[in-house]
Amino acid sequence: MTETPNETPDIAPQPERFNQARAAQAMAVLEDYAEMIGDLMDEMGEARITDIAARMGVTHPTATKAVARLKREGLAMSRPYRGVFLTEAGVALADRVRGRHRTVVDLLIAVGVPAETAELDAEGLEHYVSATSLAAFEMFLANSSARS
Amino acid sequence: MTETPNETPDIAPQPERFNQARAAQAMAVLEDYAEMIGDLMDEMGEARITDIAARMGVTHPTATKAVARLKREGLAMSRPYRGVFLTEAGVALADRVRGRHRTVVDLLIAVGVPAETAELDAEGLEHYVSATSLAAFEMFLANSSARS
DNA sequence: CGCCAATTAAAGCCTTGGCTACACTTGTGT
DNA sequence: ACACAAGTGTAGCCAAGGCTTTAATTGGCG
Repeated sequence: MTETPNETPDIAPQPERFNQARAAQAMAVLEDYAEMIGDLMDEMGEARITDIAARMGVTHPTATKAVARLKREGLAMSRPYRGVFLTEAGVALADRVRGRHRTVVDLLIAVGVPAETAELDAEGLEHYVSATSLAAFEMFLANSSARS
Repeated sequence: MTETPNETPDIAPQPERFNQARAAQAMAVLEDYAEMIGDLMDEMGEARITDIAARMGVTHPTATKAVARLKREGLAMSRPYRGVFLTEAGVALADRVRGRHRTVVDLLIAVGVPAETAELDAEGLEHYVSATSLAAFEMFLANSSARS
């Protein structure tokens, strides 16, 4: 089964890519919540569970669970009935996510995607853009804006 | 606390984007499996659970469950201990996914992402590219290749 | 023909991320 | 001072998508 005599195109499993995509997916929700908490802290000085839930479009228990996971991962802190705060790592993650989001939106717009669609799609896309691709995006944007 | 007297920048929940991203995520696995089954049928004449599992990098029970879900969604058919086959809808989905995958890879390469990274990232990205963005990608690719 | 390996299926568990329903703080306003 | 509304927390449910383990079926080979 290992050789390829003539027929039997052998299965050739290259599951790495899928595993990578699955790993990215595991981070995606965390990233969204971290970014959201960062936004709320900037805008309102604190992040309340209710506000997080409202912005994310989920119920508070769901937001609570997500925050619990953030805490478990060392990205956030909170005490009962008090607001939620990001740790240093959480802030770093939020900043990184925000920057990446902007780059993705800008790239989409640069290749001709309408701004509104770019925003919507970026929300899903951003979590799957590798550092390598992100760097390429930035270079592309720098060049195309310089060339204009 | 509900009104906005002067302060309180009001929460402004726009959860639509997140809901959209979550919906896309629900389809993602289905799309991957449909595409994979299509590939296997093209290459080997049939799609067996074991091969699907190997390619996707999961165990067979997981592949079986995924196929069950495909059947539930009317995208595939199978009889016990026989291979898996796509329905018409399944074939259409697989084709659509394949085309979209190629477009995404091509676009990534066109903006300077290394081919190998483009392939990897596309696996995660493709499920979140809307029809609007996809059309924009194709137009961009047509223009840039013509311009070269 | 009968046995055994490979394949498939079935059952049961885990985590994630949704949800509803219900309990408990908080703190504000009479 | 206390009641009540808003905010939070907790418990329990569900589906998806992983997993391992165990059972059943197929089919090829001696």
